Amino acid sequence: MKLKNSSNKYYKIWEVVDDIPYGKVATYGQVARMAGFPSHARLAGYALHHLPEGSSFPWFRVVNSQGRISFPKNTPMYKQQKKLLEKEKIVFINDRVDMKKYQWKK
DNA sequence: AACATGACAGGTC
DNA sequence: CGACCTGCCATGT
Repeated sequence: MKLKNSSNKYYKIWEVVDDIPYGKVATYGQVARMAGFPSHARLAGYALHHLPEGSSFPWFRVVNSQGRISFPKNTPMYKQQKKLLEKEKIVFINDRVDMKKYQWKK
């Protein structure tokens, strides 16, 4: 992965993601805004896709604006993320989490 | 440089 | 609720 000059840009995003507390979730757009890149939700998604190796970031606490997991249903990643979230007492209803209840507010 | 793609979001119809 | 469309931006070919 390219983390030489772009690492700075992604760093803020990873930093924000790392701040999401247990049992809470944040949206890609929210993470981007908090990192200082308003309306750059895609960048957040891209940054997560290219996480540093061996990183133990709570990437699974990031879902899309609809409270849905941004992976096609029934893919390994989808299941893994859902499992990790449920382990934090987050409840899924129709493959979606209640953002009113679980969205992280800072 | 041009074009396509992607772990997005907000709006319209 | 779904099907599009538009704005965004980094990457890869």
